[in-house]
Amino acid sequence: MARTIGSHSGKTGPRVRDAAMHLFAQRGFAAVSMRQIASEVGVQVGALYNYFPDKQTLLFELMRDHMLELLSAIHDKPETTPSSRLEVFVRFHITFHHKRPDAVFIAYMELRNLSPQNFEEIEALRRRYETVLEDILRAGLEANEFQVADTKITTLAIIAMLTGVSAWFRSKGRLSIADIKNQYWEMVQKSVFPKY
Amino acid sequence: MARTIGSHSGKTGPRVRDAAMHLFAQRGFAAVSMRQIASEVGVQVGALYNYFPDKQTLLFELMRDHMLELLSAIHDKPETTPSSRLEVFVRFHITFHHKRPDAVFIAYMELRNLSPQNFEEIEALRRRYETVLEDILRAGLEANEFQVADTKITTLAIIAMLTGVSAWFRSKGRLSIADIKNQYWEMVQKSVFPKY
DNA sequence: CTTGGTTTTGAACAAGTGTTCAGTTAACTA
DNA sequence: TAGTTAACTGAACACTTGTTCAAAACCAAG
Repeated sequence: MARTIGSHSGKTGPRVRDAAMHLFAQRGFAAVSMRQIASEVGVQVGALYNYFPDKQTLLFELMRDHMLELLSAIHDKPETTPSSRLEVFVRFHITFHHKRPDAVFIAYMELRNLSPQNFEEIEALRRRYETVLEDILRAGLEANEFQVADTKITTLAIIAMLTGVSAWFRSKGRLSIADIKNQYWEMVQKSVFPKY
Repeated sequence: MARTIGSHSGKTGPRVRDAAMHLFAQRGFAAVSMRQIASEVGVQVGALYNYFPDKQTLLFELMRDHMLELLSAIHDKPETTPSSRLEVFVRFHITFHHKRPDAVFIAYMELRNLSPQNFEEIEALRRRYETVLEDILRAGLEANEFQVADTKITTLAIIAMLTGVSAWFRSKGRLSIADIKNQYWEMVQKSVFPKY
């Protein structure tokens, strides 16, 4: 037996994914050609097809892996108070997304470039993530800790607000990521807590 | 003198813009070809170039016109209370964006497909809009009506939250646009008001 | 009905697209 | 070192891309 399947030096695959992630985030899926990705990696176009069957699948895998990482990284603890669960969620979301600006951008911008099947799969993962937050809000509502008119809408509003951070936050700016987390947590907290 | 300049039937131009707006919003600027736009209008590709010099300019004009409409539609009244100014802003933003889902989508998604010059111009318009909200927040802060840690961040957080509505709201859904406005206003209100 | 302009066609341009594959190179095992 | 196979090249495929332009079609005023 010579080389075993998968004994592949294991370098090109990840480098292709990294390059694609970067380029897709920067210029958009449709605006990036396979040749541009190949040239970024330092390889010919044909070589890319050793790592995925087509461009569509490459995009899909990047998005799916990101969503799976996100879902496996969030650890909600239903035994703690809704308020502390919410705080953990808010801080986690900002931290996680801040570390992966490219993946976040792609996950939110390139949905329409997915084939219908792939779209469904990504959407399902996203709904699972939203459910984590909605469960917290529902628990807080039942415990009379929160006051929200509609948990579904509040879920979407909070996630939109938090995800918006990566649209403008740059580490070199006036505020640290810790400042951001504190301020967003305060806003979220006030927006779901009872008025009086 | 025969036909005077601009006496042009005046139909094709707007129809081209409408078709482009729709297609760009649906599939993305880079994924839409000039031929697809032309075919939507029922005309040959070459004819499009009577209405703009190139594809880039078409995108830019769509975005610029949208931003100018937005800016001319918002009427902040600095003589009223910060709280009522904020409420007007929130309700206005949701209404305006709800009526133009395609333009909103393009304005937020296609920034990276603008040439550097065009990008700067659109960004400047966007900053002008953000300033309207930030001025309100600052006024509320000075009047001790609001309690926010940082007006800049709060501005961005609120706009992200509000703009997020058009990402999921469909008129056929469970809630009316009026419900949405009420709920978002309540959330925004609570998030900027003093705790006690 | 002619005249003079605007608007549109239809074809062409060079460059770029995603994808395939026979053939070469290189790395590992025995 | 030899044998085996994974990894990569380089060229080709059939199409699509944005843009240009001479010629035709069209329209309205004189």
